[in-house]
Amino acid sequence: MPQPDLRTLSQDCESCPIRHRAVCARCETDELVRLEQIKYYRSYQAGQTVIWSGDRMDFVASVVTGIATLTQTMEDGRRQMVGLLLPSDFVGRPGRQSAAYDVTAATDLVMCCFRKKPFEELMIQTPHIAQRLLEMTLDELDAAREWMLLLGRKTAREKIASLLSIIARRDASLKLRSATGHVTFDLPLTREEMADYLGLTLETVSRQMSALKRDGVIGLEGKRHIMVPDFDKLVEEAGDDSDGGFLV
Amino acid sequence: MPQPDLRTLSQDCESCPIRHRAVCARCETDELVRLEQIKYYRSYQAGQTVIWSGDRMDFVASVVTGIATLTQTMEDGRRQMVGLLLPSDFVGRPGRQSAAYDVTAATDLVMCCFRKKPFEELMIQTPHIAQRLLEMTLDELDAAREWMLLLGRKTAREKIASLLSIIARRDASLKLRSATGHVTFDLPLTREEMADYLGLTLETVSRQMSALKRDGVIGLEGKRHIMVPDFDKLVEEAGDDSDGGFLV
DNA sequence: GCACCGCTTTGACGCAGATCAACTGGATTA
DNA sequence: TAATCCAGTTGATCTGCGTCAAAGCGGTGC
Repeated sequence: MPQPDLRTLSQDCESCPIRHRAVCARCETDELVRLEQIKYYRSYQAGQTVIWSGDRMDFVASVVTGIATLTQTMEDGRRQMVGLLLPSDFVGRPGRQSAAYDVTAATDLVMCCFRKKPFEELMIQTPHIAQRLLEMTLDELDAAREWMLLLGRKTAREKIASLLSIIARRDASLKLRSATGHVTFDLPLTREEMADYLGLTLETVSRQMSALKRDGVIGLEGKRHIMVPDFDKLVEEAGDDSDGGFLV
Repeated sequence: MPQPDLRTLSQDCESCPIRHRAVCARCETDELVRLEQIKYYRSYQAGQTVIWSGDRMDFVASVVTGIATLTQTMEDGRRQMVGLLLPSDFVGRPGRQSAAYDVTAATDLVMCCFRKKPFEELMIQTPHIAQRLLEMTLDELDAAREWMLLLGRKTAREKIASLLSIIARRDASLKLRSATGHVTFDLPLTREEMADYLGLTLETVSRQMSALKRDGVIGLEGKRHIMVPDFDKLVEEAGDDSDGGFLV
């Protein structure tokens, strides 16, 4: 299994794919220079654990490419995913010494890391970073609350449709398209990971995927490639208010 | 039903009960003066709606006394509470024009409001406010994620025990005690509100309360007054990692 | 005093999703 | 070519919680 090749990634912030969405989005050129001095890249392969809950964590980071998951585990093994980290998302909390969740690479992953201490100092000096981090944290809080509605009140079918439409939207936004009409994308998660995200078992996920396929809401090619003939239909199945998705 | 009496509340920030926990916690005296110029108090009685989701919201606010709830509602009426706002908690989002959730007074409520525009300007000038807001938002995000685990993976009994232990802890912290051994407190929520918070029906809430009472985990005096003979036992029923509650 | 109202409790029953278990199909290894 | 493995599918059965319905209980007004 190939390591994501760091050499193909520019080390230069100006040409970074997440330059305008990540925690550095609002930085001026001179501020970027200072960030550049304390940053380093790390790559992980799919399935690898980035950090365990409770472990000492002396860096914070942005996801550059790939997808990571945040999960909580109970003593008896019940697991709940509490976050899905996409390119430009931020990992870690300034002012906290140890990780609160398990962080795992769902796909091959490249992260742009900052040692925590210098990052915290820089944050005090450059309000642009703190401002952007506040904005991103508020967005995550909104997303978490939307997820609470899903976990507490939606049916298994609605949960699956919700997850698929979120992934489809994000995928479209990465490709600079809008999610309407006919849409196709690859699932970055296994059935078990989907179950962990949705508060279901993997069997129920599988059954509901089959049901959505049988009903013509989605098509499956292999296990991971999804075709959606009518995106609005999928959104309707998700049971969301029709406004949903104003958050990119 | 009496309106909370604003006249008994000092208008003076220095003697405010939430001075050292709210969004203003880190402000210096001169910064407080500026906040004081743009603040005003509003009170609501129990059951009253503070704002509806989607409504234009031209203020942000801190809860001074009482408890408010944040809820989301689906078109068909399914409801999920996504936040419980306690004294010092912050309502509203700088940079957003309309409310994302319904905000309701669960008890009589007093809020310290700031018109949004001046508050946003002040936030740019005083990093102390933005810093504190970031810290509070990160705490809320952690709480939301803990709630995701509860909603996705806990049994009805564990959900009830979790909610009771959270309320007991908070109540103890307001009274400047620690939650250990024998503990008593009042429930600020109806059975239906508890159900909305826990992703259950009110009947299930009622049944599980009765079961916990039957098993001697809690005692009930009237409908709202809870006695917990052994707090550790309650926490055990909640199914949390034993470390739980490091967040005050 | 009684009727009414909102909140709560309790019971009977049904169902969505969990659990347990067998099987499939593609990829990897020998 | 078979052996193994792992993710996924499907089936049979079980159960925790939801749904529907009735009744209790404390407070308020007449």
